[in-house]
Amino acid sequence: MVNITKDYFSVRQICESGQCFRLERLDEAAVDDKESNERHSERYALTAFGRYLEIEQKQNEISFQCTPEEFEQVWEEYFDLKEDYGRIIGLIDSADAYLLEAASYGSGIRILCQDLWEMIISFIISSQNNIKRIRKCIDLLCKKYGEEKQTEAGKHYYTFPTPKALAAASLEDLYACNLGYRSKYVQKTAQSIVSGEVKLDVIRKMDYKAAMAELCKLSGVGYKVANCICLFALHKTEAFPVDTHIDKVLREQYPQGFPFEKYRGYEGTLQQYIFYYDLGNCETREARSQS
DNA sequence: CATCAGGCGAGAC
DNA sequence: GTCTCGCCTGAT
Repeated sequence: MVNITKDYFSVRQICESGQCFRLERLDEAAVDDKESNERHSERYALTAFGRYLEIEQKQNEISFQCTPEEFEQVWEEYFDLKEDYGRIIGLIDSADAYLLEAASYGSGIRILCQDLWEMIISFIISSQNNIKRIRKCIDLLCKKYGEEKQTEAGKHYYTFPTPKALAAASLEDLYACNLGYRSKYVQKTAQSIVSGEVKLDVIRKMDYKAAMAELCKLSGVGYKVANCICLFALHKTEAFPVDTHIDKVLREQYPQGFPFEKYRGYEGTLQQYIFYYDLGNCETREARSQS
């Protein structure tokens, strides 16, 4: 068990921000109970890099259920704990009310350092899809093609499938995982990696521009998906993925163009604040229209 | 019934 | 190079 105190860190916001599809809330019911919220803590489970980690957070106190060695070697980097997000938020133009509000709303978000292969497949699946179904697809893929493991506490979990496992999958079986027309992209991409046509280790050493070009060689990976992979796996924080949400916000809030030149190297971090804020606004609208 | 969800690939021009 | 269209599937 590792306990830390950290500001600008919210597991809930990281979970909801849709950059990681294998981080899930364990105590959904308790969180919804507003009466017990005064001293409540939230519990989450994460599967990444072949490991399973449970996390508990109460305000700015977070406990990771792992050894100090594992925390230092794996999770500290994974959650980007050495970066000062307060400083990044401080860079925002004080005249930009929208961006300030978005950053304030999602101030606990961090740009995770996730596995390259997992992000490639995850974001191929994300295209023209919603977060709930993306999670379901990935869950099915892991159960069907991942390796079953269990923790010392006896908790069973599935690792993310290897390129080899997915390259060998039939289109029929991939459709059964609810991937739809993305099935052929996943199969082709897995085959490109297994054949060595595109090399993950080489991409890891590339700069942003070169990595983008290489990733775009993969089937199902276009400019938007490649940017997501650069941001969430390669930690290229200059990557600025433009999806339907971001496109809408840029048109509505920045008709003269987003001031990228003010935020060199932090474009992707700001993109996440904007995305998460707009996602939240959409959900609020839906909730209102239902009542 | 149509439209949309963190787009992409293929084909037309 | 830019534009258009079709695409699995579930939710609204």
